[in-house]
Amino acid sequence: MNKSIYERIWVLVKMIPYGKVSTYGQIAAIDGSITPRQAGYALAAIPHESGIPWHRVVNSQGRISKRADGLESDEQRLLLEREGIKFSTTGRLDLHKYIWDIDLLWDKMR
DNA sequence: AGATTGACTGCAT
DNA sequence: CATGCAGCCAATC
Repeated sequence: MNKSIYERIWVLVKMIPYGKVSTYGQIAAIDGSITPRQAGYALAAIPHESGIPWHRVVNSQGRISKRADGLESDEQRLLLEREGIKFSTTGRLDLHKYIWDIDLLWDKMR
């Protein structure tokens, strides 16, 4: 059984530092061989008790993506706020401020 | 093997 | 700002 895309994603997500966030697109871009959809798909398979900071991954708009029933997304917001990340009244966070800039690679790409 | 689904993104309307 | 649509591709049925 070779390394699944899940494991590759999980390794990357675990590297996101405390108080920072990443996006599905960024994860996909770093990996280089998957698309944002695969990133989201891989994250969906992460067990809560796996120790992986899945809550530090949001979508490209700085918003928390809704899960199947939209209930658990509130939990993600609380976890992020607990790390000092502020949300606007519209429920968005400042990506430019909190994005996990890997050697500023992301800024260059944008 | 073909169709459907999804924690997405970017561009158009 | 909200919707819609195409592209994306592994997983699932």
